[in-house]
Amino acid sequence: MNHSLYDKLQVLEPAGQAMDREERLSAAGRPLLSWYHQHRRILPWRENPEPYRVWISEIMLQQTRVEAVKPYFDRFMEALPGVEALGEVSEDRLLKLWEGLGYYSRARNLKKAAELLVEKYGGKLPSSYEELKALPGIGSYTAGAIASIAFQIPVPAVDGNVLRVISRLTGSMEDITKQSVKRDMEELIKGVMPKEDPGSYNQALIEAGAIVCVPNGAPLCGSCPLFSLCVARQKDLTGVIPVKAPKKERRTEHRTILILTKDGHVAIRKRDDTGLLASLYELPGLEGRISQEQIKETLGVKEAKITPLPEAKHIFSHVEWHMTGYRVELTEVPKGDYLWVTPEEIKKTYSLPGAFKAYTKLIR
DNA sequence: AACTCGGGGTT
DNA sequence: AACCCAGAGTT
Repeated sequence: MNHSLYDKLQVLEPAGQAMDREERLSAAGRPLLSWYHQHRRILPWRENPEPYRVWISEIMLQQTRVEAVKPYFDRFMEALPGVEALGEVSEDRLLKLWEGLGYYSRARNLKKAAELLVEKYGGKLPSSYEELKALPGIGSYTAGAIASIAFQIPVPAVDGNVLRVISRLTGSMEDITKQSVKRDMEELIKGVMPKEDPGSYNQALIEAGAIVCVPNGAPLCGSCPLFSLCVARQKDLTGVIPVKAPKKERRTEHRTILILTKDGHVAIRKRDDTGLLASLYELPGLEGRISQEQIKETLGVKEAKITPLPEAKHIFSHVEWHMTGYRVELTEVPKGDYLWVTPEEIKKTYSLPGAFKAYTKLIR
Protein backbone atom coordinates (compact mmCIF):
# COMPACT_ATOMS: atom_id res chain seq x y z
CA MET A 1 0.00 0.00 0.00
CA ASN A 2 1.14 3.52 -0.77
CA HIS A 3 1.09 6.12 1.98
CA SER A 4 2.16 9.11 -0.04
CA LEU A 5 -1.48 10.05 -0.63
CA TYR A 6 -2.09 10.18 3.09
CA ASP A 7 0.99 12.32 3.60
CA LYS A 8 -0.46 14.91 1.26
CA LEU A 9 -3.85 14.79 2.93
CA GLN A 10 -2.49 15.01 6.42
CA VAL A 11 -1.95 18.11 8.45
CA LEU A 12 1.78 18.32 8.71
CA GLU A 13 3.47 19.18 11.97
CA PRO A 14 3.66 22.91 12.54
CA ALA A 15 7.38 23.60 12.63
CA GLY A 16 8.82 24.75 15.91
CA GLN A 17 5.78 24.37 18.15
CA ALA A 18 4.64 21.01 19.45
CA MET A 19 1.03 19.89 19.09
CA ASP A 20 -0.65 18.83 22.30
CA ARG A 21 -2.34 15.44 22.34
CA GLU A 22 -5.82 16.86 21.83
CA GLU A 23 -4.73 18.72 18.70
CA ARG A 24 -2.94 15.63 17.47
CA LEU A 25 -5.92 13.34 17.93
CA SER A 26 -8.17 15.97 16.38
CA ALA A 27 -5.89 16.18 13.35
CA ALA A 28 -5.99 12.37 13.03
CA GLY A 29 -9.76 12.28 12.55
CA ARG A 30 -10.09 12.97 8.82
CA PRO A 31 -7.23 10.81 7.53
CA LEU A 32 -8.35 8.02 9.82
CA LEU A 33 -11.96 8.09 8.63
CA SER A 34 -10.89 8.36 5.00
CA TRP A 35 -8.64 5.34 5.45
CA TYR A 36 -11.40 3.42 7.22
CA HIS A 37 -13.93 3.91 4.43
CA GLN A 38 -11.41 2.53 1.95
CA HIS A 39 -9.91 -0.33 3.91
CA ARG A 40 -12.47 -1.58 6.39
CA ARG A 41 -13.04 -5.31 6.46
CA ILE A 42 -16.37 -6.80 5.53
CA LEU A 43 -17.62 -8.43 8.73
CA PRO A 44 -20.93 -10.23 9.31
CA TRP A 45 -22.05 -7.88 12.09
CA ARG A 46 -20.79 -4.79 10.30
CA GLU A 47 -22.98 -5.12 7.21
CA ASN A 48 -26.23 -5.07 9.13
CA PRO A 49 -25.58 -3.22 12.38
CA GLU A 50 -28.91 -3.65 14.08
CA PRO A 51 -28.65 -3.36 17.87
CA TYR A 52 -29.06 -7.06 18.70
CA ARG A 53 -26.38 -8.08 16.21
CA VAL A 54 -23.99 -5.37 17.39
CA TRP A 55 -24.56 -6.39 21.00
CA ILE A 56 -23.91 -10.10 20.43
CA SER A 57 -20.84 -9.40 18.29
CA GLU A 58 -19.33 -6.98 20.80
CA ILE A 59 -19.75 -9.44 23.66
CA MET A 60 -18.18 -12.23 21.60
CA LEU A 61 -15.33 -9.93 20.58
CA GLN A 62 -14.31 -9.15 24.17
CA GLN A 63 -10.73 -10.46 24.45
CA THR A 64 -11.38 -12.57 21.37
CA ARG A 65 -10.10 -12.21 17.82
CA VAL A 66 -12.38 -11.43 14.90
CA GLU A 67 -11.49 -14.63 13.06
CA ALA A 68 -12.36 -16.73 16.10
CA VAL A 69 -15.74 -15.02 16.47
CA LYS A 70 -17.01 -15.30 12.90
CA PRO A 71 -18.27 -18.91 12.95
CA TYR A 72 -19.72 -18.56 16.43
CA PHE A 73 -21.57 -15.38 15.48
CA ASP A 74 -23.30 -16.86 12.45
CA ARG A 75 -24.32 -20.00 14.32
CA PHE A 76 -25.53 -17.99 17.31
CA MET A 77 -27.65 -15.64 15.24
CA GLU A 78 -29.29 -18.57 13.52
CA ALA A 79 -30.03 -20.37 16.79
CA LEU A 80 -31.07 -17.29 18.77
CA PRO A 81 -32.11 -14.60 16.29
CA GLY A 82 -33.44 -12.10 18.81
CA VAL A 83 -33.66 -10.92 22.41
CA GLU A 84 -36.70 -13.02 23.20
CA ALA A 85 -35.15 -16.29 22.03
CA LEU A 86 -32.00 -15.49 24.00
CA GLY A 87 -33.99 -14.81 27.13
CA GLU A 88 -35.75 -18.15 26.88
CA VAL A 89 -32.87 -20.44 25.91
CA SER A 90 -31.72 -23.06 28.41
CA GLU A 91 -28.35 -22.47 30.03
CA ASP A 92 -27.05 -25.80 28.72
CA ARG A 93 -27.95 -24.99 25.13
CA LEU A 94 -26.48 -21.51 25.49
CA LEU A 95 -23.20 -22.82 26.88
CA LYS A 96 -23.06 -25.42 24.11
CA LEU A 97 -23.34 -22.57 21.58
CA TRP A 98 -20.54 -20.75 23.42
CA GLU A 99 -18.34 -23.84 23.92
CA GLY A 100 -14.75 -23.02 22.92
CA LEU A 101 -15.15 -19.23 22.93
CA GLY A 102 -14.06 -18.95 26.56
CA TYR A 103 -14.99 -16.47 29.28
CA TYR A 104 -18.31 -18.22 29.75
CA SER A 105 -19.71 -15.57 32.11
CA ARG A 106 -20.19 -13.56 28.92
CA ALA A 107 -22.83 -16.04 27.79
CA ARG A 108 -24.56 -16.19 31.16
CA ASN A 109 -24.62 -12.38 31.32
CA LEU A 110 -26.10 -12.23 27.81
CA LYS A 111 -29.03 -14.34 28.95
CA LYS A 112 -29.49 -12.32 32.14
CA ALA A 113 -29.49 -9.10 30.15
CA ALA A 114 -31.95 -10.52 27.62
CA GLU A 115 -34.37 -11.47 30.39
CA LEU A 116 -34.04 -7.95 31.75
CA LEU A 117 -34.62 -6.43 28.33
CA VAL A 118 -37.84 -8.40 27.90
CA GLU A 119 -39.02 -7.36 31.37
CA LYS A 120 -38.16 -3.69 31.32
CA TYR A 121 -37.44 -2.53 27.79
CA GLY A 122 -40.02 -4.35 25.71
CA GLY A 123 -37.39 -6.73 24.36
CA LYS A 124 -35.27 -4.00 22.80
CA LEU A 125 -31.88 -2.60 23.67
CA PRO A 126 -31.86 0.90 25.14
CA SER A 127 -29.99 3.46 23.09
CA SER A 128 -28.30 5.49 25.81
CA TYR A 129 -24.75 4.82 26.98
CA GLU A 130 -25.78 4.83 30.66
CA GLU A 131 -28.65 2.38 30.26
CA LEU A 132 -26.51 0.06 28.16
CA LYS A 133 -23.67 0.14 30.67
CA ALA A 134 -26.08 -0.85 33.43
CA LEU A 135 -26.79 -4.20 31.71
CA PRO A 136 -24.89 -7.34 32.81
CA GLY A 137 -21.75 -7.92 30.74
CA ILE A 138 -21.72 -4.42 29.28
CA GLY A 139 -18.90 -2.20 30.53
CA SER A 140 -17.62 1.13 29.31
CA TYR A 141 -16.15 -0.19 26.05
CA THR A 142 -19.16 -2.26 25.01
CA ALA A 143 -21.66 0.44 26.01
CA GLY A 144 -19.76 2.91 23.85
CA ALA A 145 -19.50 0.48 20.96
CA ILE A 146 -23.22 -0.35 20.92
CA ALA A 147 -24.34 3.25 21.46
CA SER A 148 -22.12 4.59 18.69
CA ILE A 149 -22.34 1.76 16.12
CA ALA A 150 -25.99 0.77 16.50
CA PHE A 151 -27.51 4.11 17.60
CA GLN A 152 -25.04 6.71 16.27
CA ILE A 153 -24.53 8.32 19.65
CA PRO A 154 -21.18 10.16 19.95
CA VAL A 155 -19.53 8.36 22.87
CA PRO A 156 -16.05 6.79 22.90
CA ALA A 157 -15.42 3.03 22.74
CA VAL A 158 -11.93 2.45 24.12
CA ASP A 159 -10.60 -1.08 23.79
CA GLY A 160 -7.06 -2.43 23.61
CA ASN A 161 -6.75 -1.34 19.97
CA VAL A 162 -7.70 2.24 20.75
CA LEU A 163 -5.36 2.39 23.74
CA ARG A 164 -2.52 1.19 21.53
CA VAL A 165 -3.26 3.47 18.56
CA ILE A 166 -3.70 6.63 20.59
CA SER A 167 -0.83 6.04 22.99
CA ARG A 168 1.43 5.55 19.95
CA LEU A 169 -0.06 8.51 18.11
CA THR A 170 0.48 10.83 21.07
CA GLY A 171 3.73 9.22 22.22
CA SER A 172 2.29 8.44 25.64
CA MET A 173 4.50 6.43 27.99
CA GLU A 174 1.64 5.83 30.43
CA ASP A 175 0.90 2.26 31.47
CA ILE A 176 -2.21 1.37 29.44
CA THR A 177 -3.19 -1.44 31.82
CA LYS A 178 -4.24 1.20 34.37
CA GLN A 179 -7.94 2.02 34.50
CA SER A 180 -7.07 5.67 35.09
CA VAL A 181 -5.31 5.80 31.71
CA LYS A 182 -8.34 4.30 29.98
CA ARG A 183 -10.71 6.77 31.67
CA ASP A 184 -8.43 9.61 30.68
CA MET A 185 -8.39 8.45 27.07
CA GLU A 186 -12.19 8.26 27.04
CA GLU A 187 -12.31 11.90 28.13
CA LEU A 188 -9.76 12.88 25.51
CA ILE A 189 -11.75 11.19 22.72
CA LYS A 190 -15.05 12.58 23.95
CA GLY A 191 -13.64 16.07 23.43
CA VAL A 192 -12.60 15.62 19.80
CA MET A 193 -14.75 12.91 18.23
CA PRO A 194 -17.14 13.93 15.44
CA LYS A 195 -20.88 14.14 16.13
CA GLU A 196 -21.52 12.75 12.68
CA ASP A 197 -21.11 8.98 12.21
CA PRO A 198 -19.45 8.30 15.58
CA GLY A 199 -19.79 4.57 14.88
CA SER A 200 -17.40 4.81 11.97
CA TYR A 201 -15.03 7.00 13.98
CA ASN A 202 -14.79 4.44 16.79
CA GLN A 203 -14.49 1.56 14.39
CA ALA A 204 -11.80 3.41 12.45
CA LEU A 205 -9.64 3.65 15.58
CA ILE A 206 -10.29 -0.02 16.35
CA GLU A 207 -9.73 -1.16 12.77
CA ALA A 208 -6.44 0.72 12.54
CA GLY A 209 -5.31 -1.05 15.70
CA ALA A 210 -6.38 -4.42 14.36
CA ILE A 211 -4.84 -4.33 10.90
CA VAL A 212 -2.15 -1.58 10.82
CA CYS A 213 -1.07 -0.54 14.29
CA VAL A 214 -0.90 -4.21 15.30
CA PRO A 215 -0.21 -5.57 18.77
CA ASN A 216 2.26 -8.33 18.01
CA GLY A 217 5.48 -7.46 16.27
CA ALA A 218 6.22 -4.29 14.37
CA PRO A 219 3.29 -2.09 13.29
CA LEU A 220 2.75 -1.56 9.54
CA CYS A 221 3.58 2.14 9.65
CA GLY A 222 4.10 2.26 5.89
CA SER A 223 0.38 1.57 5.46
CA CYS A 224 -0.83 3.80 8.26
CA PRO A 225 -2.99 6.87 7.61
CA LEU A 226 -1.39 8.51 10.67
CA PHE A 227 2.19 7.93 9.52
CA SER A 228 3.34 11.53 9.68
CA LEU A 229 1.30 12.49 12.75
CA CYS A 230 2.42 9.59 14.93
CA VAL A 231 4.87 10.51 17.67
CA ALA A 232 5.91 6.91 18.38
CA ARG A 233 6.73 6.47 14.69
CA GLN A 234 8.63 9.77 14.55
CA LYS A 235 10.71 8.93 17.63
CA ASP A 236 11.08 5.24 16.75
CA LEU A 237 9.25 4.20 19.91
CA THR A 238 6.72 1.75 18.42
CA GLY A 239 8.67 -1.04 20.08
CA VAL A 240 8.24 0.61 23.47
CA ILE A 241 4.73 2.08 23.23
CA PRO A 242 2.21 0.98 24.37
CA VAL A 243 3.76 0.55 27.81
CA LYS A 244 2.17 -2.28 29.78
CA ALA A 245 2.88 -3.51 33.29
CA PRO A 246 4.05 -7.14 33.40
CA LYS A 247 1.44 -9.77 34.16
CA LYS A 248 1.27 -12.02 37.17
CA GLU A 249 2.72 -15.48 36.76
CA ARG A 250 0.48 -18.46 36.10
CA ARG A 251 0.08 -21.05 38.82
CA THR A 252 0.17 -24.77 38.14
CA GLU A 253 -2.46 -27.23 39.34
CA HIS A 254 -2.26 -31.02 39.15
CA ARG A 255 -5.40 -32.98 38.40
CA THR A 256 -6.27 -36.60 37.83
CA ILE A 257 -8.89 -37.07 35.11
CA LEU A 258 -11.05 -40.18 34.90
CA ILE A 259 -12.84 -41.74 31.98
CA LEU A 260 -15.43 -43.78 33.83
CA THR A 261 -17.22 -46.29 31.63
CA LYS A 262 -20.10 -48.59 32.45
CA ASP A 263 -22.48 -50.46 30.16
CA GLY A 264 -21.33 -48.49 27.11
CA HIS A 265 -21.82 -45.09 28.74
CA VAL A 266 -19.34 -42.49 30.00
CA ALA A 267 -19.63 -40.42 33.17
CA ILE A 268 -19.64 -36.62 33.01
CA ARG A 269 -20.71 -34.11 35.62
CA LYS A 270 -21.73 -30.47 35.80
CA ARG A 271 -19.19 -28.09 37.27
CA ASP A 272 -19.97 -25.66 40.04
CA ASP A 273 -21.67 -22.44 38.94
CA THR A 274 -18.79 -20.24 40.10
CA GLY A 275 -15.12 -20.09 39.22
CA LEU A 276 -13.24 -21.60 36.32
CA LEU A 277 -15.41 -23.15 33.56
CA ALA A 278 -18.47 -22.47 35.71
CA SER A 279 -21.62 -24.48 34.86
CA LEU A 280 -19.93 -26.38 32.09
CA TYR A 281 -19.61 -30.16 32.05
CA GLU A 282 -16.41 -32.05 32.77
CA LEU A 283 -14.89 -35.47 32.99
CA PRO A 284 -14.76 -36.51 36.64
CA GLY A 285 -11.49 -35.46 38.22
CA LEU A 286 -9.61 -35.28 41.47
CA GLU A 287 -7.15 -32.73 42.77
CA GLY A 288 -3.54 -33.82 42.66
CA ARG A 289 -1.99 -37.06 41.41
CA ILE A 290 -4.07 -39.94 42.61
CA SER A 291 -3.01 -43.58 42.77
CA GLN A 292 -5.09 -46.42 41.36
CA GLU A 293 -5.83 -47.66 44.90
CA GLN A 294 -7.11 -44.21 45.91
CA ILE A 295 -9.28 -44.08 42.82
CA LYS A 296 -11.09 -47.28 43.77
CA GLU A 297 -11.42 -45.99 47.31
CA THR A 298 -12.84 -42.64 46.16
CA LEU A 299 -15.32 -44.34 43.87
CA GLY A 300 -16.25 -46.83 46.57
CA VAL A 301 -15.91 -49.86 44.30
CA LYS A 302 -14.26 -53.21 44.98
CA GLU A 303 -13.36 -54.10 41.42
CA ALA A 304 -12.52 -51.98 38.40
CA LYS A 305 -10.26 -52.35 35.40
CA ILE A 306 -7.98 -49.33 35.56
CA THR A 307 -5.55 -48.41 32.79
CA PRO A 308 -3.29 -45.35 32.82
CA LEU A 309 -3.72 -42.74 30.07
CA PRO A 310 -1.11 -40.26 28.77
CA GLU A 311 -0.35 -37.10 30.69
CA ALA A 312 -1.70 -33.83 29.28
CA LYS A 313 -1.36 -30.11 29.85
CA HIS A 314 -3.85 -27.33 29.33
CA ILE A 315 -2.93 -23.66 29.61
CA PHE A 316 -5.50 -21.10 30.68
CA SER A 317 -4.54 -17.45 30.93
CA HIS A 318 -4.01 -17.56 34.70
CA VAL A 319 -3.64 -21.24 35.55
CA GLU A 320 -2.01 -24.29 34.02
CA TRP A 321 -3.48 -27.76 34.46
CA HIS A 322 -1.09 -30.68 34.49
CA MET A 323 -3.25 -33.73 34.12
CA THR A 324 -2.80 -37.42 34.43
CA GLY A 325 -5.60 -39.73 33.43
CA TYR A 326 -7.05 -43.21 33.90
CA ARG A 327 -9.61 -45.23 32.09
CA VAL A 328 -11.80 -46.94 34.69
CA GLU A 329 -14.09 -49.70 33.46
CA LEU A 330 -16.79 -50.32 36.03
CA THR A 331 -19.28 -53.08 36.67
CA GLU A 332 -20.87 -51.53 39.76
CA VAL A 333 -22.34 -48.08 40.44
CA PRO A 334 -19.67 -45.70 41.84
CA LYS A 335 -20.07 -43.03 44.49
CA GLY A 336 -20.70 -39.55 43.11
CA ASP A 337 -23.29 -37.67 41.10
CA TYR A 338 -22.71 -38.42 37.45
CA LEU A 339 -24.50 -38.19 34.16
CA TRP A 340 -24.03 -41.36 32.09
CA VAL A 341 -23.98 -40.39 28.45
CA THR A 342 -22.92 -41.61 25.03
CA PRO A 343 -20.15 -40.02 22.96
CA GLU A 344 -22.78 -38.74 20.53
CA GLU A 345 -24.65 -36.95 23.31
CA ILE A 346 -21.43 -35.25 24.42
CA LYS A 347 -20.85 -33.97 20.93
CA LYS A 348 -24.38 -32.67 20.43
CA THR A 349 -25.65 -31.64 23.84
CA TYR A 350 -23.10 -31.19 26.58
CA SER A 351 -20.55 -28.39 26.79
CA LEU A 352 -17.28 -30.16 27.55
CA PRO A 353 -14.52 -27.55 27.31
CA GLY A 354 -11.34 -28.04 25.32
CA ALA A 355 -9.27 -28.34 28.50
CA PHE A 356 -10.32 -32.01 28.55
CA LYS A 357 -9.64 -32.64 24.90
CA ALA A 358 -6.66 -34.94 25.45
CA TYR A 359 -9.03 -37.32 27.27
CA THR A 360 -12.36 -36.76 25.54
CA LYS A 361 -10.74 -37.90 22.32
CA LEU A 362 -9.93 -41.22 24.03
CA ILE A 363 -13.57 -41.87 24.88
CA ARG A 364 -14.87 -45.02 23.22
C1' DA B 1 -6.26 -1.52 42.51
C1' DA B 2 -5.70 -6.38 42.20
C1' DC B 3 -7.61 -10.62 40.81
C1' DT B 4 -10.40 -13.86 38.11
C1' DC B 5 -12.07 -15.60 33.96
C1' DG B 6 -10.48 -19.22 27.95
C1' DG B 7 -8.82 -20.36 24.14
C1' DG B 8 -6.11 -19.72 20.22
C1' DG B 9 -3.19 -17.27 16.86
C1' DT B 10 1.56 -14.78 16.30
C1' DT B 11 6.00 -13.93 17.06
C1' DA C 1 7.48 -19.75 25.68
C1' DA C 2 5.54 -15.14 25.86
C1' DC C 3 2.39 -12.03 24.16
C1' DC C 4 -2.17 -10.48 23.32
C1' DC C 5 -6.81 -10.35 21.76
C1' DA C 6 -13.32 -5.12 19.82
C1' DG C 7 -13.03 -6.45 28.62
C1' DA C 8 -16.15 -7.09 32.59
C1' DG C 9 -17.21 -8.45 37.23
C1' DT C 10 -15.79 -9.30 41.87
C1' DT C 11 -13.14 -8.56 45.89
